[in-house]
Amino acid sequence: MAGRTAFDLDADEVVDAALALLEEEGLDAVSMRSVGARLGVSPVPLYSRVGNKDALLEAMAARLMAGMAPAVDEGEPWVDYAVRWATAVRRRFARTAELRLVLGNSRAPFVEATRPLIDTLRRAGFAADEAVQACRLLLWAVAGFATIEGGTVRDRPTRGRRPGGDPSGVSRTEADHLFAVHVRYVVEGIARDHEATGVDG
Amino acid sequence: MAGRTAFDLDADEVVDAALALLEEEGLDAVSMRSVGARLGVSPVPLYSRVGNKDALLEAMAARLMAGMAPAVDEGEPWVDYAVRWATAVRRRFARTAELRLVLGNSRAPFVEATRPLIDTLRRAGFAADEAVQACRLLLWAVAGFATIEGGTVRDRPTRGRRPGGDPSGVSRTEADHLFAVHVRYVVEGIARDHEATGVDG
DNA sequence: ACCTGAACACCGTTCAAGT
DNA sequence: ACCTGAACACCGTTCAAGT
Repeated sequence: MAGRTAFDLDADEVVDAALALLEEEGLDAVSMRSVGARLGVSPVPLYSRVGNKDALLEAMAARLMAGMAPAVDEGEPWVDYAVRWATAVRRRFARTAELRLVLGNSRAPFVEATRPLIDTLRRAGFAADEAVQACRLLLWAVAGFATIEGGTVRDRPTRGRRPGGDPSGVSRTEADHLFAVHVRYVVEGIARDHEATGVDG
Repeated sequence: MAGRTAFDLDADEVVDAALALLEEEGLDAVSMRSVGARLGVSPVPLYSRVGNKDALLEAMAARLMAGMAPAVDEGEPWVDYAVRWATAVRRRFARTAELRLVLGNSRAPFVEATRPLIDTLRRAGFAADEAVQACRLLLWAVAGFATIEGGTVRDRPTRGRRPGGDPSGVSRTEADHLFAVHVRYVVEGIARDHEATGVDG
């Protein structure tokens, strides 16, 4: 088991190492060299496993976002599930403060997370395109919020930014409140538009 | 006038050069070396003018966002102004596709843009904290939207991303529609909450 | 075949040396 | 005083050389 070399090594292990580095030392510490070093390998073999650095970042994002959507309760009203879904997505973002940087690369992981919400809306009587639009709205709202939030509540020093010096920064509880209101507005809007169109059935 | 050296050179000129580089070649082309070179100067003098690269990015963001808020019409209902304001903020973002990266650094420019909206809400009878919350909601909603939008509608190749290959990507007109609905939901939500509290007067 | 070390063309930042 | 060139400690990526 100590006989591990670069010859066995798959993409998952590379992503594991990169995520460990992200968690322990932040995104700046994730480089092809540092990931290789953590695996006891030169940077070169990583290219055959994950492509290049952009692709590695995408794979990290995909792993962090996998299974993001909460399970659907059977008789749960769609409004409740939508709020739970939005909250879960936001929380997954919050877990990794610097994810907003990872995020720049692909939104594919979000699409996967979207399916259970779409299904729930369809079961609630939304037309296909109506459900897609509602889901997109909520996804963009939450992802956007989380992205901004990630920038506002920064915990890594970045040299010379004194805490509380940014007047647009909000506290954790203010952000929580802002998020709750925001999601409520969007969900209520979706509900009202839905009622206005689907009076039959 | 050809006798320009590094000895006269102020922060504004540095920011000018950096923005020109941003517009012409993208954010990756903006480095302390490249900005210096465009000014015919070594990278060293830039440090006494703008601090460091983070500070330069902040200054660029501030310049791009300056005067972002549209002028207030006298008798205009606050709802109309709020929508105009949101639209203007979004447009300012869209102008610089990679601004979302510049954005990571400071939200101070947004705070400045916020004032006319706050004033309009106050004149419409919003309490101080109510106006601040409404404004924050709209700001976060729009900034978040624009950030995601900037990542989705990418025009720079980034090696190996085929156009239309990202299923979460939406077309320009879809994004426009999404934005309009999103802003409407938030503004309507603000209006309803306001009516619910401020029945007197 | 698939690794490693060295190399290329870059970074941000600092420092000794010049004028 | 304030510049420049060189340096330091990094990048992502590629390539010749080794096994």
